[in-house]
Formats: sequence, structure tokens, C-alpha cells
Amino acid sequence: MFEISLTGKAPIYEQLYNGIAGLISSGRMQSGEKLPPVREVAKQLGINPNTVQKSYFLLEQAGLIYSIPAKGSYVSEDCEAAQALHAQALKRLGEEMETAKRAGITADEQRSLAEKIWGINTEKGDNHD
Amino acid sequence: MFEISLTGKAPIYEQLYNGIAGLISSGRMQSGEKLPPVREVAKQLGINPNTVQKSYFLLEQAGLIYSIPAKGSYVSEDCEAAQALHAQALKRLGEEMETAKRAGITADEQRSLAEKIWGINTEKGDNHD
Amino acid sequence: MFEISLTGKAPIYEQLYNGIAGLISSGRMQSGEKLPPVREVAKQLGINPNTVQKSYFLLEQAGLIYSIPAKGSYVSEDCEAAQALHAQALKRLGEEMETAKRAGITADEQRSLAEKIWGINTEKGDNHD
Amino acid sequence: MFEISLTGKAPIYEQLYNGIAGLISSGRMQSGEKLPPVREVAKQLGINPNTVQKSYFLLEQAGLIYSIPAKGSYVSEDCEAAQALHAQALKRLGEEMETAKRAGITADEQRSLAEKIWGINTEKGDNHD
DNA sequence: GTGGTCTAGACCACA
DNA sequence: GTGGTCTAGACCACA
Repeated sequence: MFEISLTGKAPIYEQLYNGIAGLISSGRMQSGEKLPPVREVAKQLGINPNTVQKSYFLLEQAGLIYSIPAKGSYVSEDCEAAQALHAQALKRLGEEMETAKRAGITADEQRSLAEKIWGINTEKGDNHD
Repeated sequence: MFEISLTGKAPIYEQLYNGIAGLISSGRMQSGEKLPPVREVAKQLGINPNTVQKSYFLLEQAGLIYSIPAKGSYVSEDCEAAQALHAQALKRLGEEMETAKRAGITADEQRSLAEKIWGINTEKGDNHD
Repeated sequence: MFEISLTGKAPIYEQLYNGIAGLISSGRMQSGEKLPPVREVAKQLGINPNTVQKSYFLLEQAGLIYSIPAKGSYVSEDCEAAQALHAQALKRLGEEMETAKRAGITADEQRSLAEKIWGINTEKGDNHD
Repeated sequence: MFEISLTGKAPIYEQLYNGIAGLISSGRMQSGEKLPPVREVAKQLGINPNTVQKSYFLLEQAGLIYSIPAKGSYVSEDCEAAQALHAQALKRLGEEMETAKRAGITADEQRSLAEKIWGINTEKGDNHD
């Protein structure tokens, strides 16, 4: 369902938050789609329902989902929140690139990395415009 | 001298470590160059000398600096450590790009960001605008 | 017909109760007027008939409406209940004003707000601008 | 220190949040002022530290305070958040007034209430302008 | 069954 | 001592 790493440094609730937020902002979860119940996620991931609850709570606060007690949680129709999230992801990537540059990563290294991740990156004569 | 954020989530000693490591791996601090004394850094940043000490200790462990008791700490001549650091920065950038992609950042957005940071990527003969 | 918010924090039955109670205490629903049938309200609002039933039950308990089995529900002639409701609304507004004051809302801000909602407060002879 | 009602309907963490937020937005807690430690508040109020933690967490998220692990929590210097809070309190008061009006509260009743709470409300010839 | 709140209590990194 | 995370488990209102 969702993926988390229990050994990683990032708190579980944050991993879950980011994972779900990513699914929403990238369109892999659609507006109105129902999220799995708190307790089920907890059972599947082998973590405490409280931890899942925290993630859902934060997602709701961010406007990405809405919860109806006794019914369930659903992806929000509000696309403002998703757009804000996208802007935030962009900002973060920019900051990380700054850090990388400061650490001596060259443009070539960056570009080669990006190609691996996003696929061939329109190097020469492709008219992607 | 160095920059840290007291309110940020990252521990102070880690921020300091990363900051200095970046200066070294990117060549802005040269081999043999003397680092400012622990106590001075602490006073300037308004933090506990123990915290600075921890950062220096970790930098020494990583092979990036060496300390001569009663003299001071110096940037290491050993370039292995710097290379390892460089590899690590690359890895981290890769991970962040993965995360960004998962969050819906497109190749185009990434490229445009990279160009702002590293300047136009026209190292060889590619004329991609 | 009536308005409710499924995503809001307040329980549906409470929203419905308050909405109808407001219509009665403000005179927009008259004594003896027939309320729409439980099932119809439920269908229109897309909620469970039990939930509507609960609201009607509470309205009846409060003396604001009365139900005749197999005929329907009607706004009560009893004005005691409506008066009690009015007193309750007053009390609530007072509490909210206390909260607002504690949050730093000034008398001026309050007054300007009230004027927007109730219209210019110039009932008697006061010429305060 | 702070006040909460264990019998009220509003969740404890929310009462605490609102109480502290009010102190900040109304200027009774100053920028940079230290908040009492989570555990101490919990002990004084006879509630669980987790509940206090939740309030502090939300206050930090709202930008009203910032927490430095192992040091403490402090009122934020950022006045944007406090302004947003003020705007929010205004909005809420407006909504409550709308509700009150819908429930049949008259302008006179409202004004008389406001006078009790904010003090004499510049009715006639006072030149508060 | 569902989301939400809360307690009791453990543990962690950090200062 | 401090904020922060997490578990285990209880209980609630509501649908």
C-alpha cells in the first residue's frame, strides 16, 4: 500500500505523510479517492494506529485530504493545496541543488544524475519544445 | 564564519559538520588551512563549545581534518576523504531527485531549476537553446 | 432546503438541528408550518435518515416542533421553547465575543463587523459617524 | 498558568492551543518569551504530556512559536503568523455573528452584549475617532 | 467500522 | 532537563 522505512532517520509519520502527499500531488491518487482506514494502514505497516492518525491529521491540515468521522478519509478536491505542495517540492529540490553545488557537485554530474532519474534529458537535437 | 540555524530541525553539530565539509569538498577551504578554534566558533555562533567539539571530532573521524593538540585543527591533505564526501553528496542529490520526481516534479522543471543554479548547461557542443 | 457540511467538524445532526432551530427562532418558519418529511430531507442531503430523525427528535425534545405519527412534523406553537433558544443564541454569541476579545479583537473591529452584518447601528439618535 | 476545561466539548489540546494563541495574538505573551516546558504544563493541568505536546506542535506549525529540542519553546518573532491569527479570529467572530443574526439576535441585543464585554461602546457623543 | 482523543509510559537525541 | 516520537490500549461519538 504505502512504503515506509523503520530504520531510516525520518519519523514514520513524516515518511507516510510525504508518501501520500507525493501520490496526491503527482496525480496517482485522484480527487475524491478514498484512503485506506487508519487502522488498516497501521496493521499492514506494522505500526501503531496513532502514528498513522498523525499523518492523516497533518494531511488534512495541509488541505490534501478531508476526513469524515465514521465514514473515512478522502483525497481533497481542493487543488490549491496540491499546487502549494508542488511549489514546496520544487523549492526543496532547489535548496538541495544549492547544497549540492556548494559541496562541489558539477553541472555535468547533476545532469547525468537527472538523466538517470527522469530519463534522457533532451541533450542535443531533440525538439521538446 | 559559519552559518547555522537554531530553529531548524537538523541538530546543530550536523549543520556545522555539513557546512565545513562542504567548504572542504568544494575547495573553498584548502588542504592544510587552519580551522578557527573550537571556542571561538562557539562564541561567535552563541552555542556550546561541546557542540562545536563534536562537529570537529566527526570531521576528524571522516578524515577531512586533523587536530594537533595545543595547536589547532587543519584541513586534511588526504583527498580520499574528500572524494568520499563528494560521492556522498552525489548520492544525496540523487535521492532528493527521486523524491522530487515522486512528488510530481517534471524533467522540465528540474532542468530549469538546475540551469538557474549551475548556469546554462552548455559545456560541450550542445545547442539546446 | 437545509444546508449542511459533511467535512466540517460539527456532527451532521447538530448542524441540521441548529439550522432548523435558527429558522424557527428567527421567524422564517412559522408556528404550525409543516417540516419536510425525514426521508425527503435525508435524500436531498444525501445522508442517513437516522441522522435526520435524530435532529427532529432533538427539536421535538426542545419543544420547537411536534410530530404527529403518520402525518408529519410541525413547528410548535409553544413560544417558550423559541425564547429559550433565543436566550441560548445570545449566550453563545457572548461567549464567542469573550473569546474574540481574548484573542485581541478590539471594540472597534467588533463594531465595524457588527455594522456590516446588522447594518448601520443608528437605531435612535446616535450620530457616531 | 493556562486554563482548560476538562468537561467541555472542545478537545483539551484545542483549548490549550487557542488559549496560548490568544495570549500571543493579543500581545500578553511577547516575542521571544519562553513557554513553560511541556511536562510542567502537563503536570500543572493534570493532563498527559502528549496532549500538551500536540498543542505545542500545532502552535509551531502555525508559526506562533518555535521549539528548540533540549532547550525549550519560545514565542515566534514572526508577526505574520500572529496577524493571520488575528484575521482568523475576526473571521470567526463574523461567522458567529451571522449565525446569531440568523437565529434572530437583533442589532440592539448584539450591541448591548458587546458593551458588556468591551466596555462602553462609544454610543453617543464620544469622539473616539 | 470509522476517525478522533487521551492516557500511561518508554525511549531517543541533544544541551 | 528538553522537545520529539512511538507503542499499547482505552474510550467516544457517529454512521
